[in-house]
Amino acid sequence: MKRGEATRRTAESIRNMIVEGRFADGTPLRQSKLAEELGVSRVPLREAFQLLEAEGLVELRSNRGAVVQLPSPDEISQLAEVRVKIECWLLQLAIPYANESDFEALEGFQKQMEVCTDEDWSEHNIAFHDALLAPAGRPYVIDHLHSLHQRIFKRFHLPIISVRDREKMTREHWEILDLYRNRELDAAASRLESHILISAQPAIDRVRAVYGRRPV
Amino acid sequence: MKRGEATRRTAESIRNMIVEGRFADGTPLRQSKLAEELGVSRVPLREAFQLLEAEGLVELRSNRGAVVQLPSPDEISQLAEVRVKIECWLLQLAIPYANESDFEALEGFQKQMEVCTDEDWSEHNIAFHDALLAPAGRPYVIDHLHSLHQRIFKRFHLPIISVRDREKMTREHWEILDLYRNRELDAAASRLESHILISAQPAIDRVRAVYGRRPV
DNA sequence: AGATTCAATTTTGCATTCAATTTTGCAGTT
DNA sequence: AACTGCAAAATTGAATGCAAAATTGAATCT
Repeated sequence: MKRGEATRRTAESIRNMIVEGRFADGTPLRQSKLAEELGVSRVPLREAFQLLEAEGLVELRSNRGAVVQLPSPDEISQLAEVRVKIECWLLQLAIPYANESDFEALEGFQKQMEVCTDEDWSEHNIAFHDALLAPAGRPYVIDHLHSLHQRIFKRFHLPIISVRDREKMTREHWEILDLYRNRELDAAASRLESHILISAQPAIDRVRAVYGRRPV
Repeated sequence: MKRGEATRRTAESIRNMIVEGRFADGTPLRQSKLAEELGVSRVPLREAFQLLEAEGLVELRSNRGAVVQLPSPDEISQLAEVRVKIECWLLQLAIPYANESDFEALEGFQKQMEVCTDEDWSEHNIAFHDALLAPAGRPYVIDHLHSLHQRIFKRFHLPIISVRDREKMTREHWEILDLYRNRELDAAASRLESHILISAQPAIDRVRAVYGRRPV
């Protein structure tokens, strides 16, 4: 799971630089210069490039190094649509199989989420969504959703989610859970759809803010 | 797009070893040994590991190297289901926007596919599917489908697709194209669904053949 | 002036070397 | 015999060096 320490730190630094809009789209990232600037050698730097490529933040070309690939607002919103389609499908599959202990587990996640720190909020949120979909019996689809979620959110560590937004999300979770308990397939799916689209909006706004802007 | 030559070759070699069932699930891949065996140094080997990790064939752990992670039949079939959901959704979005020139382009791809070599068949196949979905105006969703397709198929380079299968696929494409032209949304989607599920079957069979088998 | 060729410079990719971390094997003890 | 502690071996992670490829720029030609 964990990576080489230098590689990890380096990837994070470059990720931050990119999502802060420090580079224009297509800027080549020179190895020696960046390595010196970040105080590491070129080997972990190149490995960091590969991580960032998997995240879609840079593109690697043979003998030509890494160039910045800024995410676009359209990309984020289209991926959010994909997430909607998959999660709503799984939700409708899951509801008929959900039993009382599933409901209790979901309530437990909700209560934890209401008292956790901002740091942990995101992963508790994911745990709730996972638990909603788990009865569908499609663990690999849930794994796939995780990678989709990362692609939507993790590229720009959204600063700190506002208390207002947290409360709103939590309220929506409770609403979805109610419909889920009553096995109202369509209503639950529809509620989940708008929940996902709304939650993606901050990421879209953030990308729009840096996309196409001149680098500092 | 392209990678360092040694890195690329090394990744391909290891990928082949894994998909041929040479290692049991969880086998650690030792750097020095493999590097010597493949005639490269450890730097491109480690970079190859990262590529394979992105493909889901190995898992990397800090200071503990790479361990083999065999795909399971369930994973392949569940990812194929995801592909069905996304493609059918896009298809229904696309049909209302498709025009005469889209139809002609699709016919062109079909005719090319009937005469191309086995080597090129897969990418022509992808081009046809892309063209079906393109009018939906969701390029990033199509990109996402590409990565899904790779995860389903590219991990085991299926040896050579049989002439029988090729003909079957081509026939199904023509059928889908007919319904597409007549703008029969549900029928086209339903035909596409079974087409995708059927086409994933060889990959599933292949994985089932090596999964859980003792390494040679 | 604009395009083209070719050498100088820059930059990447890989091998080698060095350092840090983990695992292994063996005493010694209970 | 099983468990703990510690040192040696094995293994990974990172830095440096060097050859190959690409980029740059100046000189030449049209």
